[in-house]
Amino acid sequence: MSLPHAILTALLEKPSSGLELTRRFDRSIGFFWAATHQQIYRELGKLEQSGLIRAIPGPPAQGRRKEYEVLPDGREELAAWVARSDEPRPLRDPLALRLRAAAMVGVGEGRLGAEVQRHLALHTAQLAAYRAMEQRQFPGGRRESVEARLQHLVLQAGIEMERFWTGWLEQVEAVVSELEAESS
Amino acid sequence: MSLPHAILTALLEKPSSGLELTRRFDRSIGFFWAATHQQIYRELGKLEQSGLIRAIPGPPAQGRRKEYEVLPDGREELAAWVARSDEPRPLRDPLALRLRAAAMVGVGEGRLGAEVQRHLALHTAQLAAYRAMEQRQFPGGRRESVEARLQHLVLQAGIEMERFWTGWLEQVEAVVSELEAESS
DNA sequence: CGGAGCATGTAAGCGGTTACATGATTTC
DNA sequence: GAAATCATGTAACCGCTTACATGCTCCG
Repeated sequence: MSLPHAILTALLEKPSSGLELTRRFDRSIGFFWAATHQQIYRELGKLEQSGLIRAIPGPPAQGRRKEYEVLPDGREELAAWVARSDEPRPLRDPLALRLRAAAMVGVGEGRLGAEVQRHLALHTAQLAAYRAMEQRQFPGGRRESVEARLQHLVLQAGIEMERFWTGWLEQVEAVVSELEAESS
Repeated sequence: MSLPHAILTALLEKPSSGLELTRRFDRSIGFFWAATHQQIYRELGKLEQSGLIRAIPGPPAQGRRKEYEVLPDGREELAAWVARSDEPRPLRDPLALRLRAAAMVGVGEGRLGAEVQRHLALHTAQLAAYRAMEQRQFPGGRRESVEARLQHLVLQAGIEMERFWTGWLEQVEAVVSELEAESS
């Protein structure tokens, strides 16, 4: 039940239309809870029906865009959710699984090595993107507000997570390419 | 579509009954692809029907346990899967979401701090468990076989992942407890 | 005015979770 | 022989993914 709360958070940060939300999910919140536009529209409908958000009546709409904002009940629900407790979600990583499978059936003709390199490139790019975001949003030096410090922590999670991936994938790459050389 | 392949891998490592598989998932493979016994029994049924595994006829069963083993087609399917390509799964972490939400609605009366500490304890315990496994399964010094090196890499992923979590959660704990002190 | 793309949806299907069911074996 | 627990399932639900649908606006 995290998606509705992710949306409430995003709407508190800035009232938005469905499409805007989708874009912002792709750019920031989605790094920790991805969502497609279909999910978002559906969830916006539910949240509106429950009286947690509402469509801003204001200007009769440019095009057909509906802007939503959080109602007091929504803010309350979100505060209650923050205080709740959850088990950490079990990790799910097919690539690690592939390595274990490869231990049983062999690394297949360079395909696995290529896949590892592809993932390494993806995570390297993501790491660079996060670091750029950090430079832009949290230029060091001056004291950060409470909100900024919390948001910075979340971004740091992204950075350190990607550092973990790139570091590990480099190790994997070394071992796999060595094994591929042996088996040829 | 990773669960069937996780099961094939586990069965190649050692033919097992449904319950045994469930236990082994809890202990090792499940760290990278969790599964409940319901999923496993269902999937075993499908795999048997597709002719990728079979119930070992052997001893008419102690109790009612059915042991499964991988058939040649199953091994082939797994090898093909290893060579396949997959996008990395998007991360989903409610705790990071909670921090961002807290930036909007405030850290609530120590509840969030307690949750952070609870997660820190869980990840610390998991880290210790992985390290113990590493000591036991990969005692340094002697040269490792191909299979062992790959399996070691997977375990190292677990270790480094938990190191990431504990490191990050310690940072979070420091910030959150400071904020809670301020707001009281 | 016709085509590109913007913006908001609907529908079907699938994997995973939770709750319940059933028989067989072991333990007291 | 009753209770616990082992072992294998079935059923319902729910969130997420994928594919498709619809109307509107902007631009050449």
